[in-house]
Amino acid sequence: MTYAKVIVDVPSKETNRPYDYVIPPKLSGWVEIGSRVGVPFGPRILQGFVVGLHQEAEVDAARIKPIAEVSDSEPPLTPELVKLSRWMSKTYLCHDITALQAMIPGALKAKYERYIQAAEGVTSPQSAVEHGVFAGGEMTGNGQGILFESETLERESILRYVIAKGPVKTEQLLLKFEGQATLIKQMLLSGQLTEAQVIKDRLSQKKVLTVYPNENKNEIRAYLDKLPANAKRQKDVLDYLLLHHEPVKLADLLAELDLSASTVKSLAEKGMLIIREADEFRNPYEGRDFTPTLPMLLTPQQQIAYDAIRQDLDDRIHRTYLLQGVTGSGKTEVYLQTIQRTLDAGREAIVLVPEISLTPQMVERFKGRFGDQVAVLHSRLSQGERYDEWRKIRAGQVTVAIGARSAIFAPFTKIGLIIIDEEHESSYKQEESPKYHAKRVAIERACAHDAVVVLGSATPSLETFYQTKSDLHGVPVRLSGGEPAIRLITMSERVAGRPMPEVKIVDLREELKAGNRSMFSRELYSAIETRLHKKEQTVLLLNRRGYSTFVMCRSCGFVAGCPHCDISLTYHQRSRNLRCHYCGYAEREPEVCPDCKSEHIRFFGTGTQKVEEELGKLFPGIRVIRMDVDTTTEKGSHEKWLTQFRNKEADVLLGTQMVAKGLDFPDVTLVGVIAADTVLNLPDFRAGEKTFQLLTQVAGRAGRHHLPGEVVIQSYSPEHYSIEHASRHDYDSFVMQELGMRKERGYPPYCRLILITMSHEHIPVLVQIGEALANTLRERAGAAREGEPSFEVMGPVASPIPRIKDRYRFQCMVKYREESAAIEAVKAVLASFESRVKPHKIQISVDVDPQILM
DNA sequence: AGCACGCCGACT
DNA sequence: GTCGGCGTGCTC
Repeated sequence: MTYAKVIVDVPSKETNRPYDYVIPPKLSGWVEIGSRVGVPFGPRILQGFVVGLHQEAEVDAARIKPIAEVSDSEPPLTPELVKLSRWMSKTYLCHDITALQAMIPGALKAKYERYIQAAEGVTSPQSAVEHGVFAGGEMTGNGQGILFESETLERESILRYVIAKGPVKTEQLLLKFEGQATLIKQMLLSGQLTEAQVIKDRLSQKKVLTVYPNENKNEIRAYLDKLPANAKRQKDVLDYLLLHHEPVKLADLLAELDLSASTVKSLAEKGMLIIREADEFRNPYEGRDFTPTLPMLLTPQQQIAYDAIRQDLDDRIHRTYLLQGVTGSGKTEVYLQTIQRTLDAGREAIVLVPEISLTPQMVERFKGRFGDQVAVLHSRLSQGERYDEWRKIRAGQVTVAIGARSAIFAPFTKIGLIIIDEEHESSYKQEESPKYHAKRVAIERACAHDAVVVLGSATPSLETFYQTKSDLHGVPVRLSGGEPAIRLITMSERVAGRPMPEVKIVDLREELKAGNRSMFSRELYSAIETRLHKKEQTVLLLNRRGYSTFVMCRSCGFVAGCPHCDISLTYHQRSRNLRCHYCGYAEREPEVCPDCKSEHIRFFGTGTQKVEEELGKLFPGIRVIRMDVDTTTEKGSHEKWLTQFRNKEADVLLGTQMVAKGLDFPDVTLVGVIAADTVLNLPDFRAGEKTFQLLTQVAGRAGRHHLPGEVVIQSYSPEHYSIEHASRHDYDSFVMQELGMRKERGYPPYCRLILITMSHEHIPVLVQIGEALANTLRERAGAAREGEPSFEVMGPVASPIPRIKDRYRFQCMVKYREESAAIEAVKAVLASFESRVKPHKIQISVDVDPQILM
């Protein structure tokens, strides 16, 4: 007998283990490691993943139930990914099911639906009596005649409804007969009604009604000519079809022309069009031509990088590289050619890019080189589109996957190369469970495939840079010795020897002293003016973080805050209301200060809108494209704005972080940073690093082509080392200084962190549990190794955001070194606290290697 | 996470 | 005397 070990879709501690199931004969051959299955679990059927096949079961054979169904013809996960999920749940302390589900597209996440229908043979209330199942009222011993009567009526009406409607979703039935839940339960118990449960994929293979115009345009024209003058609606439709002459969704057509379906139907009868169900249109890049690009001749530095990586690819050994290349040094071409080498050897490649820089330009370059060998995965795709791209990978129809963080789980089986571009980006860390870092996952996967990992960046994260050394500031990087974990390849020259742009730092304090209260310094003002004259373009960066649009009263200093979270509300111009980013609370924009009734309440935080306004005042007629969350939520809007800017339909591209990454416009010769220190003031030990990275990235947008570039950085703290080093494009000096600071203060990369956050409605409960938890951890730390503790525990302290959704938040920080048993200790201690935590409904979340310390 | 089983207060 | 409150405990 073969048994399957199944992880079921219940993310809780008690069920976080495999359950044994029998594989029934009819499913033999369909159940593999990685299969998605439906299994009976207690009273219901749940989705689960097969993580093992065994000849023997661990429990009494009598208790073991059979697998009910197999969801896919081919398992969505490979054995390698199943194994990886175990590693993830151990490394990041999450449930196995959470790790498994992170690896499949959202479309495959289970949706459970329950349906109620009348018992078999029951076709009317009378027949229910005949079937002898209508005795419930008397059986309960309810002697009250009147109540019995009304209950009978209710039963009849429910039964009639269910019989008429066929299977009804349980929740719908309960909604329809509100307050009759008990009765319905009784009817289920007595057998008049039966309930069935099904597992559905979140994605319904959606068929949509689609209008196909008559192929022959002339027939349409002929009909149009004969149309009576009062048939305006029909005329609208036909005009539309003549103009577009391609299939269109019926719903879209109706909305577009504001008409009812009957008009279209009558045209269908006349043979002018056909309405039928079609698979929803789902190739996001369908019909787009990608200009094929040929490999370019490599510069000497590119060649060195290529040769090193190629050697390991050919030898099929796992290694991790840090490809540190200044902006414009041509990292992408190295990626492309090493990928080519990988494909030539019959292996596959994964390319990760930050979501924000997964621009059409980027996709074009890969599609241009590798054509339909490329699958693209990013959040702008609909769930269905993403599922389709994912299926191409699983089916082996493509060999290159390019995408954001989760693309690291691309279900390839012969991975040769994994590239992580802009490896320093914090978006590679998932902030929800499983709180994995794509970089670590990449290295783990690469080990399993003997694949090469290439981390690319102009401004590598300190953690990565640190690992390219054997020791730094007198501290050995690896306690176990040996060569550095990551090999460093540097590309210090820009392609074609273009110089780095000149960077000027403007001290905004001096501007204020000189009487300039505008947000543009004189320097930046005249630089923009010059560009307008020369018809060159400008990119302006406004760092939104720390600059967000809160509301403050200038009379009394009142700041509008969320009543449920300790955070200020953000002003949204579009809806003219104030919203909380953490809990979604919204209120109307105040006209007077709620506190002192003053009218001097205003929206602070010069958002991009404010900058745009001021630009318009300073330079009448200036054409500005503004890119921020407000203007880029719509699908494809991102692309639209960039195309407009490329076509020189605007003089200035103004935006948040998203304008800093990866864009490449030939006529941009000026980059301005409105305020460089907004990030610096955040309570985050990485603030300096983030600032340096952002400034370096955005400076790299200027002068990438024949025209020389100029960068103006405005700041209130221009002497800060991260700003100074950035202005000189001097990563090495920055990194050494920053590392010195980290070592002194005991921060990564000299240690690693685990952030434990506890939340509860009442502070005293939190203080108590927090202290107890920290102390228990400290005891274990001391006990683990004699002399020096194996890890340190800080806190508990209130979290930087002390309250979210009416729950207070406290946190502890664990500092440890690679080889310590800190994670196991945290896991064990949390398990031992379970009995103290659960009854009080205290929530505890663990973040291993946190990127944000909130 | 559900859902059932199981022991104490407002009703007929 | 019952209905039903939600406190433990289990799910192959």
